[in-house]
Amino acid sequence: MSTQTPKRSASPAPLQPTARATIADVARQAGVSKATVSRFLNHREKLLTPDIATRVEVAIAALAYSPSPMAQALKRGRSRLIGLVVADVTNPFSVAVLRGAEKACQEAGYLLMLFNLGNDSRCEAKAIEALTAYQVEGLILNTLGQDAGTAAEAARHGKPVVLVDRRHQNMQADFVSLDNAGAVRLGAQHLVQAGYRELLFISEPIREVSSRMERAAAFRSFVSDASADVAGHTFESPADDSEGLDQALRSLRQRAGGRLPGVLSSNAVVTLRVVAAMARLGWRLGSDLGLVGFDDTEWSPYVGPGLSTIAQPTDELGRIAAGCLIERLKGLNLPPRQILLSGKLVPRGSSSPDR
Amino acid sequence: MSTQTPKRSASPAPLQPTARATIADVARQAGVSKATVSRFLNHREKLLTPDIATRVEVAIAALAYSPSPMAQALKRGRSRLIGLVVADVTNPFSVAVLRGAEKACQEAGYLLMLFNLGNDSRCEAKAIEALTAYQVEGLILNTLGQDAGTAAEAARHGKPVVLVDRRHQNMQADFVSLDNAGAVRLGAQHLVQAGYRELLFISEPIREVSSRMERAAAFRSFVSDASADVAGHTFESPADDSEGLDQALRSLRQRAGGRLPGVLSSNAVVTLRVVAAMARLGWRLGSDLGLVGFDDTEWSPYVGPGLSTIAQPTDELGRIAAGCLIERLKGLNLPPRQILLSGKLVPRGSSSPDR
DNA sequence: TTGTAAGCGTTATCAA
DNA sequence: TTGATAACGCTTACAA
Repeated sequence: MSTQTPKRSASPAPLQPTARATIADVARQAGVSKATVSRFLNHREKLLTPDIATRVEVAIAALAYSPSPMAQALKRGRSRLIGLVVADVTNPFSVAVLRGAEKACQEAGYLLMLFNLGNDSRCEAKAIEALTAYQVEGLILNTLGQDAGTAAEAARHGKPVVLVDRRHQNMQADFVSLDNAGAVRLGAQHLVQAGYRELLFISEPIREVSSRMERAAAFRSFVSDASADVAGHTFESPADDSEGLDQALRSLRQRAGGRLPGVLSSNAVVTLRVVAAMARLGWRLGSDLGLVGFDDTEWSPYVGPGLSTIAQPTDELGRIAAGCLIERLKGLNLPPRQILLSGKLVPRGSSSPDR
Repeated sequence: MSTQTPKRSASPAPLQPTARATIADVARQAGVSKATVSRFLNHREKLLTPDIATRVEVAIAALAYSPSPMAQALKRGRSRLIGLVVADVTNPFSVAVLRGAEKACQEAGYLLMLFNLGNDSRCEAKAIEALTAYQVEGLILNTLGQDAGTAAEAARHGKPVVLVDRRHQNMQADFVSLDNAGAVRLGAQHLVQAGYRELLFISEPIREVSSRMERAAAFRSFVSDASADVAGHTFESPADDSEGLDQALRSLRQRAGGRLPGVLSSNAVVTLRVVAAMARLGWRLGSDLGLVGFDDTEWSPYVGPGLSTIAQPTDELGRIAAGCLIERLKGLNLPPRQILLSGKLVPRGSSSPDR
């Protein structure tokens, strides 16, 4: 009847570990050619005799057939896969982005292939490599962005890329991020208005990471624009140097003299370090030192007198990032966009001097 | 020379968006057949004339060729892909498992396809469906486990499955989890030894979730085995009912009379709820109420007087889960295993009456 | 030891 | 409108 050789018996109710039905199975069951089944699937209503259409439909239902995305990918070059590279799944920010992105992808019918760098930027190239090998149609990158060549690599493969939170030098790609400058101003302004005058911006070691650089720069420019009685410095705090942090805080308080010292911390991890230092020093948040930190977390309200934070629209960031990518996949062809979302100040006890 | 038609010109240094080199490209470049290249890749040293081998090797390097996993999957039926279904990426426990699993997979050369349920158990079947469609070789499931049929579905596809933290009824699969009974005992015992006598176990609504049931049962049996002056109840706290939680805590204290009341909370989310309630009630952790919570987090030390916790070896759990799966994929054929890891008590101020 | 050719599950281009 | 057939990039009998 057809040259296509039967491979599996078309037993109706398979009980044991059974392979998925293929398009050939469906074709046989419906008494048509594979091409017809494929047409039914892809071009639906066009070019199909009602009779044949229903026969195919029935066969598909009977065999619980669904096409193999692998085979489709091989043939069409489109895999319905999106690669997500995350600097560190442990970082709540990354997770939030992940969540938003995953949701958007799911809704658009894409599946996510995940690669976690574990903060090891040397994996960056490997990650992109592995992901593109699997024919992902595009990449969402939340990486250190240090290895300039790697993302370019992806672009060279002609795949759309969207960068989240961290820019890559010379990268032609959509970029989705918090409005760092605005957010820093929001936090610093709040500290000043609350009465803190001697400020310190504490960041993880900046190391060319774009978001860290932007925040530090914004802080400096805030200080230089502020009224004369406001002073400010910046400090980079490595993970393993609590001694250095303590020292920095002591100096801060010394510089402050009679005025109130305030800290702006660049993310939740640093915030926690500052909180730990406060405990070591025996100081109290709010009265001895004002604190506003980037990233609002579910535990922020319950640490000390409540931590004042700058909340990032993390979910939004992830969703928009995925959205940008999906638009590109649908054929949108614009020059690289830059989408900046505003942070929101959440004032709590840690920036209230009279507690 | 061969019947295989040339497709791309073998230009040495492609600059524009360029397709990956294929095995045919390599074959042509090396002047051998595709089969030879394939053999070089898969059987390495065997059956290969040194001369030819180096020619192939050079060609591969020159073209930066790496085989398409998609095509390999199609041919071999092995995709080097592992599916991970997570109940809720927002849950720190899930994230930790994710992290451990991802690492183990990476090391074993597998890539992770992620599906997040967002706590919607109705997606469970869809998730497994989508993942198996992509020929994942196995599944790691950290789901609600309510939908009995879904995992069985996977098993029917003949794919190995490992369950993390939550069992499924009637599921023949490896199971990796905290030793809930032991962990509950650890926490409850600690409360009792610290002097708390009237105990309350607070859980999210249990709803047939196996880990919640096990913890509640273990708590009850601890209480009934304990000395006569120790009493205990359990309470299920839904997300939106802070009033009910406050009431439960007031009742607890009432029951306690002159004795000290203590709470054992079933995870970090609940712990945070209890902390919030304490703030509302104006009670102090430790002195007014003892608290030990499941899940040690990076913020546990800094909430109130420090939260006493039962730390789960989350990384370990994820790694072992992935490990189990990979063993199965390598052909291990044992009856379903059950791997229980011990929790570790981390005592802090919240379970110290004299603070 | 190497090459030829078939086939994995699709889709697309032809004829019919 | 439908069907045969040739790819997609790879692996693997089977021939040579």
